[in-house]
Amino acid sequence: MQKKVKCEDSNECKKPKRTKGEIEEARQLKIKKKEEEEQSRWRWWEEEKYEDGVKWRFLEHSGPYFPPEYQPLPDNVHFYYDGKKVKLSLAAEEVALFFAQMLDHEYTTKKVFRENFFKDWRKEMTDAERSLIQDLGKCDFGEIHAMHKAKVEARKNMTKEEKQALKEANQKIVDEFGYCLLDHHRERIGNFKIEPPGLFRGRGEHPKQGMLKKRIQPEDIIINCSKEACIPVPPAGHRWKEVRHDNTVTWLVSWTENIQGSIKYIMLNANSKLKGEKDWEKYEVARKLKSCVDNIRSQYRSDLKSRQMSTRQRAVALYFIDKLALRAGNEKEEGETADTVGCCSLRVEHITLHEQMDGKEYVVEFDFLGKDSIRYYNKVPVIKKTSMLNKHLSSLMPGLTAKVFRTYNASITLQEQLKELTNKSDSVAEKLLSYNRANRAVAILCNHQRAPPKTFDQSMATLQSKIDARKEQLALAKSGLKQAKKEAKAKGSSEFKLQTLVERKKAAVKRCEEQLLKMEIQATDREENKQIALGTSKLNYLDPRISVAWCKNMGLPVDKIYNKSQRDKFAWAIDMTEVDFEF
DNA sequence: AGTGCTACTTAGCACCAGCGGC
DNA sequence: GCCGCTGGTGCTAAGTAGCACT
Repeated sequence: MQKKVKCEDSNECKKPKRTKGEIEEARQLKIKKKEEEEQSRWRWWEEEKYEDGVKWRFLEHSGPYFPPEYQPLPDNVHFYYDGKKVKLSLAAEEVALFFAQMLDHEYTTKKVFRENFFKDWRKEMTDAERSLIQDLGKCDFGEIHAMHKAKVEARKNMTKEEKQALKEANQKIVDEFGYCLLDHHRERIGNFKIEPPGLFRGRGEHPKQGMLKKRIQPEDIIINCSKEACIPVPPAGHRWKEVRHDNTVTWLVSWTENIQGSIKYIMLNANSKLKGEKDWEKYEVARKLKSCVDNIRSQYRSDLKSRQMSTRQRAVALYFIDKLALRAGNEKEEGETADTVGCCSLRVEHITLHEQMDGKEYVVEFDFLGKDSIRYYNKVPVIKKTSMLNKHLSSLMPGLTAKVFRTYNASITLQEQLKELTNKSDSVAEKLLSYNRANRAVAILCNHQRAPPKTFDQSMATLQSKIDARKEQLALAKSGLKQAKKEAKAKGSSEFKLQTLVERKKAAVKRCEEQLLKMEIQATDREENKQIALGTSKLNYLDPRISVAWCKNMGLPVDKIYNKSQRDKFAWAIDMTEVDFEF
């Protein structure tokens, strides 16, 4: 059996999967599809903006997609209480399954999680069940758990055909529910599926972990669309909670979740006009800050010495927000969420002051949990109230709030770092390493962390062994070249065959060196990125025009730094940015 | 000025399709 | 042709901030 690679080289392949013509055809089709996509793309950034507050003029959609109904346990799967078989009511059984599914997770060993779960589970039980089942410790979910594991396994072992059928079914759902019509343009919806019921998993030490997240019914759903539009049809036998026609908001569907009582929304995809325009606007505000940031900085420096305590506090907060890119830190209701803080909600215990530390004077040591319970730890040498702070900021510049500083400092850092780190003469791999390093500087500033990938050590080791192998190969190639040169010299340079051999060997050495360099760069990049997440800043804080301009300057295609969905999201920037763009 | 509500952005993680290497 | 790995995607929690109301 010949290898596929060879197939493409020769036409004498015995069983070619696709002929050259077919391959070419497929390629053409791909190009055509891309062109069509480009053709049909709504170039909203070239259009006039709507009057203030108006988000759309026409909106039509199919409503939300509901998760499947609960399927009762088969007769051979049982739940046991205190060693005795118990047939649960449908409602209680469904919640039991939620817990059983998570049994491998350490969540289910936590006291808070178990207590919350048990309390909410009992609410779903019949009176008889409730009086019987009093102790979670006596519950045996073993068979249910095993059934769940078997199901997961079976799904993994599906045949190609089954997988294909599933994929097609999913595609059908996307086709029906995944798009809406907004002002004559078909737009992709971001999250058109209603969140399925289950047990709430907060982040960090969340006081509500384990509570039952209830199944959402059509009767809980508010639909938002045009008066003139076809109103989405609720599932048979059901009705919507409300249908409204509010074009000052961007959501299509909303409901209230039962854990925090907050509202959830169905909104458009990041590549839509509504999201893109807002994103663009965000970076424009941040750019404006550039022109007045010097003034603002000198003002808060002098405010540090103000006689008014509140002014001094404001100055300190602003200093942290600017210098450390801290989040604003809104007030939160105590006991409702994990105990996390931002700039204005920092408490005394989060800060230690040192007159001297690590050879530096006047060091502030920060140690607190921020958004998503991610630890912020930093030591900074230095020279409460959010709404007040934002009011002050907006008086300094229209549109200025605390979070604009994060956007501003992130974007300006990227721009400066790119300028500092990259040269036009660098290789592609080197340029990309520099780009990632610039991106990394921003991620560190913004404290965007990730858990080191589970397979990190292992995958580094494999990469290292590949590098070692390549090194050996290079040594071999080099000695081969030397040998060839020697022979060529001995036989005289007139020998044409030997000359080409030398050239060939030279090329092999060069290729080898390039590949080695590329892998070494990759290893460096990966190592430096072990605990850093680049995606968040790339997607939310870095003005894409900086990156697009940089690519143009460096002669790199944008798809080296942006994948498909990122290119979609930033289509406006890719289209409008010139080489000389300055943030 | 404080508060609650609403709307929207930002965030990390689980999962899996698809790709390259063998 | 298979298998392991990883980048991309989906999911949904957790933030920010404006506004209406008191």
